[in-house]
Amino acid sequence: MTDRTIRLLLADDQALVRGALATMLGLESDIEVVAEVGRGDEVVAAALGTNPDVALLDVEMPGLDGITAAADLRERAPGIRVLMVTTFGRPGYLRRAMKAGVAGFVVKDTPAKRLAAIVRDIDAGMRVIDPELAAESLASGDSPLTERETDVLTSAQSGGTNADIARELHLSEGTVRNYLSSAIGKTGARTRAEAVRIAVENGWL
Amino acid sequence: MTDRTIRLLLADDQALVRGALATMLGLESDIEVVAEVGRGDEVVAAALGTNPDVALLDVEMPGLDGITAAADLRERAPGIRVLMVTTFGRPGYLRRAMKAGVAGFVVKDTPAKRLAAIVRDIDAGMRVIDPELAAESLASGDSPLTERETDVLTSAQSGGTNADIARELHLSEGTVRNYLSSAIGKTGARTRAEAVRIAVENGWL
DNA sequence: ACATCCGCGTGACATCTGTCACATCGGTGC
DNA sequence: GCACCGATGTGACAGATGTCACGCGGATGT
Repeated sequence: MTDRTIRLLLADDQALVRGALATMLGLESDIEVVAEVGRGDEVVAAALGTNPDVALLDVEMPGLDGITAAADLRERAPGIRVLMVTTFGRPGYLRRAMKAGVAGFVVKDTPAKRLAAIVRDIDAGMRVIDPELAAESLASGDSPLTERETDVLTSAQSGGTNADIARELHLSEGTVRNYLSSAIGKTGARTRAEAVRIAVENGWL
Repeated sequence: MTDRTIRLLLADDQALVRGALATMLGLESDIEVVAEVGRGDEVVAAALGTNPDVALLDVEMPGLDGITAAADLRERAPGIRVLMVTTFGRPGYLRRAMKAGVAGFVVKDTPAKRLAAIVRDIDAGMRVIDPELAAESLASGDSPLTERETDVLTSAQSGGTNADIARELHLSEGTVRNYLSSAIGKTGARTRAEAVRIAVENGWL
């Protein structure tokens, strides 16, 4: 602990943000950015190749979302401690990230000055969870939707008709109507579009 | 141009990103970050108070969007050159930003290393436009929607019924149906939800 | 064993949505 | 002045959507 360097892996799809974070954290004498990736599906390979202590992962990434990447990391390289960073403070994200075994979860509203300290805390074995989001997550509870309801809502996001959704999921149109109806009921919405919005805002999709 | 310092104003709602950008750009010997704000409606006041040469504005901000802030800036402090930076490369954003008189427009996928050079170019009087986005913008053309159609689609985003939209905009339900129908036609969509998605993706809302 | 839940389906019904034709009124362009 | 367009409205109609009741089979829990 005295003067070991923390090896850090950075994953964020926005090159500008990734580079700026790398530069900023690289200024800290006890942090070394050993890998930078822009896609979720590059995280595991980069981690295995560079052996970081901490992985800072964005949730929204092409290829593979950060939460799934975190779960993969836990399996393939369990020693690496994961800090999730996200633009959107959605309760469901936090919940799923915790299930994936992450050590920390903060939103991008966090003051930049504090990030290095958080990385150190994570490295030291602490858990760092955004308190506001934690409260929201407790309040909103887990997703009430079944797997199929989730599938149907996800497919409904693009704005297609029941027939489109049925085709995409290989279901009958009536079944799609039933799942949508129950999803609308569970979300307290009045239309499918509202149900989709609510589910997205809660991070259930 | 020999060794003048470029005074820079930074506006981005995500504190982490804003701080990281400030740190990174502040490392450049010829750039000085003189103001940092997290809301669009704080841009003009900060600019008037700190007299920057270049303003780096995010499009998505609470209070006031970056494009409108840029237009305000043009009016109140026409000497300041504006560089828009955005997460979402939407053709309509670029188009509207150009109308607002910005000097540059880049997406957050831009390599971080290049940002300082872009800021210098902007300060030197050049225009810097993301070429890919420029092509898309030319291809997709201006919004085909009338003002009212835009209003109705915007209101439809939240997933309410025709009655909800009618109430919100003080229109009859039939009129809402007519506008939606024509918006659906113009966007080439088959449902209102699809029309909303297409309009959002093009930056028409 | 029995209840419960989920996945999947059908059929019926009321309501909502999307389209079309048509009408009025106020601008704008030529 | 006249044509055109956008904002607004009405009425009618076909098709989509949302709800409900009900069915079946499989998994899970007590």
